[in-house]
Amino acid sequence: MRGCNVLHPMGWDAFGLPAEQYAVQTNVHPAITTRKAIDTFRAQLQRFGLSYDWSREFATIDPEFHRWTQWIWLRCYHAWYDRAAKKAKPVTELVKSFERGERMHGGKAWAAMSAGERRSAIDSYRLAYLGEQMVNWCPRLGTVLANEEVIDGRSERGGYPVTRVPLRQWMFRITEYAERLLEDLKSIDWPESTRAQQTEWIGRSEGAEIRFEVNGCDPITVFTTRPDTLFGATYMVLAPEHPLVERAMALASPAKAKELRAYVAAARNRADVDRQAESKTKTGVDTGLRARNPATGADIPVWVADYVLMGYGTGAIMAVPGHDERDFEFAKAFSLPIVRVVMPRGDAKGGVDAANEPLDAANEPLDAAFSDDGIACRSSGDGISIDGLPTAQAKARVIEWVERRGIGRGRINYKLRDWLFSRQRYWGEPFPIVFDEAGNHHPVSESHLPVRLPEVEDFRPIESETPTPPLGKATAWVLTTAGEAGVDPAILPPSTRVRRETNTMPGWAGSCWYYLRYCDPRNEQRFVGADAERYWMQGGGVDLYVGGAEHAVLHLLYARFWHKVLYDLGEVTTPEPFRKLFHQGMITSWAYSRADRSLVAVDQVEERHGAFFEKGSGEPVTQTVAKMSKSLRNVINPEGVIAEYGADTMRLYEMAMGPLEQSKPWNTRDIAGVFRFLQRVWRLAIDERTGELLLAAREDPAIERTLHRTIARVAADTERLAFNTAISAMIELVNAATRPTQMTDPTQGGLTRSQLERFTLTLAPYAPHLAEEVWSKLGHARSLSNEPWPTVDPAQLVDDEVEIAVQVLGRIKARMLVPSKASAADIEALVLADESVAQHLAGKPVRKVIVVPGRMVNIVTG
RNA sequence: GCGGGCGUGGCGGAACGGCAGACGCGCCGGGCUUAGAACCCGGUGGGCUCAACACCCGUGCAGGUUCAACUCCUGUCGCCCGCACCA
Repeated sequence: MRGCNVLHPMGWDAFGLPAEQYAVQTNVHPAITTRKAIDTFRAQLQRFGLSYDWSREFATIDPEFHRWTQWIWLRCYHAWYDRAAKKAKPVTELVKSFERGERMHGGKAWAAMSAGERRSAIDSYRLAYLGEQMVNWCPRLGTVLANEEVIDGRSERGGYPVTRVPLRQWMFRITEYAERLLEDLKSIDWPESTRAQQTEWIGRSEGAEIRFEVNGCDPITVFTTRPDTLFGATYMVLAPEHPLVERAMALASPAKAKELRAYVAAARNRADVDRQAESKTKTGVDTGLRARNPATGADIPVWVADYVLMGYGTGAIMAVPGHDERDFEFAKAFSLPIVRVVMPRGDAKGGVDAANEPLDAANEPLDAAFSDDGIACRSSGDGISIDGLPTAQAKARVIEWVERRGIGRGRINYKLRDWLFSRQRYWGEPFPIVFDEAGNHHPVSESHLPVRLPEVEDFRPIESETPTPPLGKATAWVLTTAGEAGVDPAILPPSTRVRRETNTMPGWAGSCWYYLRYCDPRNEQRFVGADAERYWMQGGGVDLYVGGAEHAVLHLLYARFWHKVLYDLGEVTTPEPFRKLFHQGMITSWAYSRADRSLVAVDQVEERHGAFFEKGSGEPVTQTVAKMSKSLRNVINPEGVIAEYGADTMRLYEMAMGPLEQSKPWNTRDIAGVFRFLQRVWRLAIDERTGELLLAAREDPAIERTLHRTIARVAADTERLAFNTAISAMIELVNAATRPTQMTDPTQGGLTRSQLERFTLTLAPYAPHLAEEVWSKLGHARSLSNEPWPTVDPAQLVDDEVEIAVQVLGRIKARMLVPSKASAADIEALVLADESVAQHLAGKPVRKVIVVPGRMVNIVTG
């Protein structure tokens, strides 16, 4: 209607855990349950009349779709991140740079490497790589999970405990993109909260890496954001999983080794949930190792404690109890020395004595860690002094010093970890990869995609304490030959016996790029045609993406990452997938809460004299808002509403409830309001007795003006997604134009043909079914969706006269009609000449008159 | 603890720094009806008042900026969401 070509598709993200769990529960194959669920859901959606382009529909489980999901994964497998160029490139270029001698691996030149060494050199660069590391293992779900899928030590889905186990898994090198994922957040029109969540998740922090020498052992490298406190590092801490802990056990006395072993085992066996629950009490064991503080030269103890996490930084810290709360607590608990090396700014009168003679205050014991910025003190040593320097400068100076000494460097660290992409589940995209008998992986060639899931009877997860993919049971599929699997004969002879990868991709895979497929869903040559991609994605990606806020660090981060890889490889033309993101609010429902804030199901509550009581106990309860849930029995079924009131009422009610982004409680009672409005629209247009059109004989100029205003308001409000106020505007118009029921001459009042046509077009995006019906009654054979949006005459938006408020000292004292074109000076003269205004001035002198033309006048008296 | 957001009638909610409460629900009164439903008309923030006029108070609370503050600033309380021993 506004001349834009709109892509409004719908499809189904159908691989993944929820679908598989349902299948396991019902013991029906997920291929069947998902197809059935899709059919049900599609039928439901179609009843809303949402104008989806169903010709573009697909599901992520379609082989024609997941073929390209696998293809994109292969592109990542064949790509590496060139840090110098800050972009992904094909592995072939990496090989060339090795061959040219521009690059070494493990200190070895390409020419000097064996085939195996070359292979592992390249593998260590791939964007999709097989990584051996500690992963989140969820026994209840029977699979490992990505960091983003673990919340407070429990699985995001289901809330089951998660433990850490070492495992070899397919990973994505998303960490290489940390800086760009962070930086480009600034360029997109996304909700502040979501950008903040991604920023926090990426977790950039600036600091330094510093190496500490250790007696009889490899040095320990730590990451710190406060290199300026190096002189205050009085001990060190290793994470229980740190490799040096093993070494410490070997060096320690048998008793000490036993103690260490017990501590490490206890830390490992505790699920992350417990580790957090007991978080505030610090535990740890002295390893017996002694490190040297490179700044002070002092020997300091090395402890192992679970408050240091292996997954962040280097898994080891220099502890500065004077200036870090956690280290302070630990030092207190184990009586380790605490020294002050930073003074609060205000205390350092005239600066701290540079000659290693701190002010008296610097010697006073700290009763709490001082972790703010301040002025360095007691920080002079071998070739460095930062005494008297403010924190920022002190940091820079220390970094300079460690770099000069060759014991460290400035470093930026991120919380973001590489993305674990393997799942030990049946219902996911198979990886297009096989292993030869030596355990080396080889890609399936692109021409042999898709790799289809084998049809199995038994898709149930294998009960096990260790991750075991159920696909392993499909031995006929797993054990095959290179030729059968589709490995390029140039890589492996076709008769080579190979084993297929039995892990599958997580549910996020398909949703990482589905929006691109919508541009060109039937393309058999490419994942998306270049022209279609350019046409629809121009302007910085998907123009408007409406979706829930719960995907902030999952889908929305993963999709950005895939998109950036595709962008680097020249497959798409925009650096970001979604230009504008909008989170719709949740529709909540009423529930009731007891005095202790526990919730009561709606059917357990009765109303008496406007107050609510719990049935049975008779205890008073208060009405509250809660998520819809089966247990509270407050779930609203849209089908029922549509059956009773129709789809237009349903749509209109949801839009009229309030701002789109807000969560709002469903109030069945309120549906009557929009239903009445639609009935009034119908009666305004149609004589209910005859079913004939009902048109006004003459155009009422006031109604005409209101109509222009309504069209303008609806257009503007729709544009800014303020559907609730657009509907209000239409209600106002219809109320103004409605004839009283008892009016004998139906040609009085109402709208003329032209007016009714324009109003019908205005209503159409909101109540399409009703609007189409009225449109056809108006004698049009074709759908109004092809009609242009009605035009607005700007002249009709202004009245000849407007009522303005007259204030005296900010309080409204009178209202006056003035010509709308009157200038500020004219209005001032008119107002001051008015008798009733003069009364309110009560003879006081006028000091100042503020005129806001068309709105109000404020008279300030002396 | 840190980050993001939100507090307006009985309820959902309107309001470029410029007439607080649009619109809807509910409620009250009236019309139509034997009666009810539906429909139509009018009223509806609180106080004061028999009532009207007038006046006063009102956007979580306390201050501030401004001729003017729901809107901007500072502090504070409450609620929701996210993160959380990240060195």
